Amino acid sequence: MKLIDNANIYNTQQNILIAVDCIIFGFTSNKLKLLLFKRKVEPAKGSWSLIGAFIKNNQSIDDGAKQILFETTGLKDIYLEQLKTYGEVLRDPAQRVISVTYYSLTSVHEFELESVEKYDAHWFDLDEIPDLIFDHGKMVKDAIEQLRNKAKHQPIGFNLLPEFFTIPELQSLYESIYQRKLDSRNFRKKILSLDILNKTEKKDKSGSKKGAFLYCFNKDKFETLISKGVNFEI
Amino acid sequence: MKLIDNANIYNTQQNILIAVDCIIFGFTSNKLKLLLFKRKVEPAKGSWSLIGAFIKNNQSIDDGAKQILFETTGLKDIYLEQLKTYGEVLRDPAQRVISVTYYSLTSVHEFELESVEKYDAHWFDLDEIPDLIFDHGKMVKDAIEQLRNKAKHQPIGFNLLPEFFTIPELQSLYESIYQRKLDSRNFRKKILSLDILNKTEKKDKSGSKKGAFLYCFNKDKFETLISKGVNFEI
DNA sequence: CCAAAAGTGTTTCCATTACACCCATGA
DNA sequence: TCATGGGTGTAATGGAAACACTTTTGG
Repeated sequence: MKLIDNANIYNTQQNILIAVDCIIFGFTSNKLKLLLFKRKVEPAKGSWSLIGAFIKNNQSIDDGAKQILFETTGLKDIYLEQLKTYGEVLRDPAQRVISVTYYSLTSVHEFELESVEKYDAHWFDLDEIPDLIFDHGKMVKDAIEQLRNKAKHQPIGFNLLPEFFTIPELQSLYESIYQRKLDSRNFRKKILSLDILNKTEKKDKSGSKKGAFLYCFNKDKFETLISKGVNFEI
Repeated sequence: MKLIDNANIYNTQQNILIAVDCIIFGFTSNKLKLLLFKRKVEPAKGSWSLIGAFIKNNQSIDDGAKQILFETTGLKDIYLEQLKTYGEVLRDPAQRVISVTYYSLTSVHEFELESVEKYDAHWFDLDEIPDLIFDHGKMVKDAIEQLRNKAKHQPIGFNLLPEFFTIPELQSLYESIYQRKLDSRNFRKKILSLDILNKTEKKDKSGSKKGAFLYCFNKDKFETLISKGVNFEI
């Protein structure tokens, strides 16, 4: 039995909790990874799970998602989008909980690959995702699908890569989202035709002996482009 | 003060209500309409609003949406899809309520145009939507956008039209979704190339003196098509 | 007989795809 | 010098868009 002292103007008998869960994709070493946590509470304590938390009474759901992302990765102001709300009655066996999911794409620097381990978290390759609690497996599946769809209408790579990046890097990002190889000539043609990249004179030689030119992203042109609506099918 | 007697295993202090709101589009007389209700409770009693209800403790959110749709229109088993969840802290000035929205497309028969008036509801033309309570206007805007996107990847018309319909009828449905005129030759070509329509020998003469052939929709071929993934850009 | 909507084909254009070789360089 | 990944152009294909006239028939 529990006392609740807030106003209940609508006078409902509703007793449902609401949580957010975040599906966080990270791009590193030319691979797409997923961030998972070892759950710290019963039921299913110790199992792999998405990052989640209950919404606070004075916090919007968007802010709840941002906060949990920040607390667990240190990342702010990144591409974070609502995915779907999961509301089956028995999805959480302990108690009725409705979960609003968000997904996010971020670049993962080398040190972040390790640093999350402190939180009992781990970056998994997409093809090595372990069994997840409740309906979290379904959430991940839906998020991947959504990500692919999204990629068709927005050049998502730009929220994801470091300030300077090479075309082959961008290509391998798209390849890991789509899970297939792309033709480098066609990819380059398409990307450059959007006219949202600025070429620099510098080269990144970490990927090859010849080195690849570094580009950066022209924010103004990019804004114009998405406001007009892009078609970005690759 | 209120006593809640359900288990609170997670021991949160959360006090947030959760509701569904439905954005119901109806197609009739070659126009797309939106179903709105006069709100019956304070605050904003008497204002126009979407159809909504609080989720019951033992009801999934999908079922909650289906139920409210059935109760207010008598329609079952129709295209009903989750749109987005709205969770700003102050979106409902009375109490913290998070709303999961669903949208739906249905054909509206003549008698239904009138019959909803009993419930203090009304079908509005899309360009005559009145001011709505809270963030419902935003919900409608988002739903229209989603509807257009959806129409590009699924032949949505089939959940919407009566069993027998003419090609010009189908075309005007798409025209009202996209809010622009389509070329009748190209439209017909595209629709028929999908090979999901069965032509009948009957004609509907309500739209013209010549009359247009009635088609019905081949359910088997349709299922095959969406399972393979359709591109339906018009 | 005529107004009003239904029905029909062809051409143009553009975007996507497929495809193969040279370049630069560190080891 | 050679292995490795970076960088480039062109031809073929297919789908979308543009476009105008004939047919039917109730009034």
